[in-house]
Amino acid sequence: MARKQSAADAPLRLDNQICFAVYSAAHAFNRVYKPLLDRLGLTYPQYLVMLVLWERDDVPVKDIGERLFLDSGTLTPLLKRLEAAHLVRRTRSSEDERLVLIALTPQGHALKEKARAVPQSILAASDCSVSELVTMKDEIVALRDRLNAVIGE
Amino acid sequence: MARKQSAADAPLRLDNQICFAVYSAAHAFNRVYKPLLDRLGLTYPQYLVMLVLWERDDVPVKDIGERLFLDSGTLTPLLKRLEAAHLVRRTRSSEDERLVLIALTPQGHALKEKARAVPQSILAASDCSVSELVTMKDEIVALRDRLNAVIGE
DNA sequence: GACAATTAGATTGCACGCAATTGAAATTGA
DNA sequence: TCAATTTCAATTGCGTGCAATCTAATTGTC
Repeated sequence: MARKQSAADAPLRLDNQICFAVYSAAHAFNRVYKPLLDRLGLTYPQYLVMLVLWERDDVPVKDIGERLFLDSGTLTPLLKRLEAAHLVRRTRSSEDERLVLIALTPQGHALKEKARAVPQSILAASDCSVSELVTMKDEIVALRDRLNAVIGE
Repeated sequence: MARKQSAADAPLRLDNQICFAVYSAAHAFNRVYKPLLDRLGLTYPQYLVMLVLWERDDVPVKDIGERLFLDSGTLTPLLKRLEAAHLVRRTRSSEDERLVLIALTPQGHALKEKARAVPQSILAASDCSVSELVTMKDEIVALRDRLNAVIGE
């Protein structure tokens, strides 16, 4: 008896936690992205916001939040920093005064071209085939969506 | 031409980013853990530190950091909060005065029993078989380790 | 044994995340 | 119609993460 860990402790062992695998992988991604995004003058969450806006801009803060699963407490100051960097403009909608519409500036649009180098570097860093990554991505997204479904009871 | 997105934009599309899948899954986990950990009086990163200590305590801050991929800038204040909650004690090693050893208090040890309910709830929330989760975990850990390998050049 | 290099942890500053609250604007419903 | 409710964004407060810097302690080299 008295092995280094009892079998009853297995569910509490760090290396058995999928949440920690995901948590630590997210940080690893962040560290790989950092030097790439420094060249664009963006943080990782700011890069995600720019990805959303490069797909479609002139959208309310709320839409960005739903896309990224972030709320105004995170987005409002982040968007103000992007505005200070002259990448976006924030304007109240005239149709619905509650909405703040986020639009790209010319510089914001232009940054997309510089950003095209980023995914390539990440693919190389992951040292993995595209199809393997797509499969993993889909599995992780499915897990995330099941977790998010639980939160809404 | 002019489909809703050009094929050249695929690498920059949010839904094609594995990093965002991981990032958003980590936040989803955090939100599912929150109510469970509130009952233990822990945040999620504090829970991770406790998992490490429940495996082995009386270890230097550095060891905890290597295990969780966190540095002293994160751990020092976090450990001080755990100390303030009477879950750990921080003492300088007499053998090497540079080391601060983290030991569990009786309350810290006792909390492990209350924590056993957590992994069960998470498993239920993930709505997934254990073997599927183990496979995913191993794949994500392998990806994380490849990413971390790139960081050290 | 002196001294440069290294190591461990603490500190500072900045940027998230998120809960909770606030206030303005729009929607609803009796 | 107009009071109650809902929606959206902003704000506040707290706890991470992490880069950069600092101090004290230890190690390596001569």
